[in-house]
Amino acid sequence: MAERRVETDGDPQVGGWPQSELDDLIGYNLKRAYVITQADFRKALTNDMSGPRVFSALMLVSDFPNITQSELARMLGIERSGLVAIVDELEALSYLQRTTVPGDRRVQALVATKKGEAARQKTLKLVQEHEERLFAFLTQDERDTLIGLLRKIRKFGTD
Amino acid sequence: MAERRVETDGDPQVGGWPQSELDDLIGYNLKRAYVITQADFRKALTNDMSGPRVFSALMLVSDFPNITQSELARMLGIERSGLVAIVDELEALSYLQRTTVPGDRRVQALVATKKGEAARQKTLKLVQEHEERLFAFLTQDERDTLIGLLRKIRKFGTD
DNA sequence: TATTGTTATACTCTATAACTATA
DNA sequence: TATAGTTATAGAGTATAACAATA
Repeated sequence: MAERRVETDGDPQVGGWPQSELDDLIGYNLKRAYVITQADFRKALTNDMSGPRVFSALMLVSDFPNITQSELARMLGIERSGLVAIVDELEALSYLQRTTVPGDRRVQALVATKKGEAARQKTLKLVQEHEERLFAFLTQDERDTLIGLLRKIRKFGTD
Repeated sequence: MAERRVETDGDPQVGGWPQSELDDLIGYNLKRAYVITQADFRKALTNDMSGPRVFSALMLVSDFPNITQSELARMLGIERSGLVAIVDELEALSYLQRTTVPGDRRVQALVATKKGEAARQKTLKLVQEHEERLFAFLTQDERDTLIGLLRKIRKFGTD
């Protein structure tokens, strides 16, 4: 059996890592943490929404009324084409409406319905409880630090 | 600790965030940072390997000679079934060999070839340079902190 | 010409279930 | 019965390219 233990000395790290130089790469650790969080998140979404990205879209439509699909796609960091199915789903759930904009008939401004706003609040609470439970082992300071660093990657990492 | 502070009404965060309560969720920030890193990573992999996970598998096979596919899958956090294509690819590249184990003919122990070891070293260097470039805006302290927090999620987040 | 929303298409990553050959 | 590797399949999530309507 393969068992090798790399000595971690007085290294302020967790759980006997690193076992491999892989464990010293930000990208690898980012992916592993993302996969875990994402899987747990999905279980927390007992709602009618199919996945996290639908929730994210609803949040932004609610926070930015009359946002266009192009703007929303840019904010979410995805392509316009990928957004269509998401908006379709939210519209089918009656959580938002595509509305025409006077002056530019190409644009479809998105507006959350009352039902959508209610779902947003309920789901956000669900998600916040999910994070509270999943990240219970992190102090508030650690969470703030983590979020700050991840935001930095979002801000500076996009060329 | 040496964090650059952009004051947005007392909030020690970066870049005018949060714009939405979405920006205060760890899961969302994790995903956004992951997508950015992953896309850049993929561009850095000018190698013959098809993607990041193939690289990760090669790293672990190299670090843990004679590891079984089940053990490797567990270390990577994926299912055994998903590993087959990865090992197939590495074997087709002559980067590793499936070897039989005396005593248990079900098991296929994985061993990296010399060619595989060379590819490992070359690609690891490529990836490290990629991270150095992509995360140039993070201090070494910040990177260590980030990796430590992400490892904690990997350790404690898997129930 | 450029942009918005859209469709079609393909690719990556992952999971589940069932099979086979061993144990 | 249980385990290791495998196959088949499906489902998210994403990107690229092309199109129609409109600017």
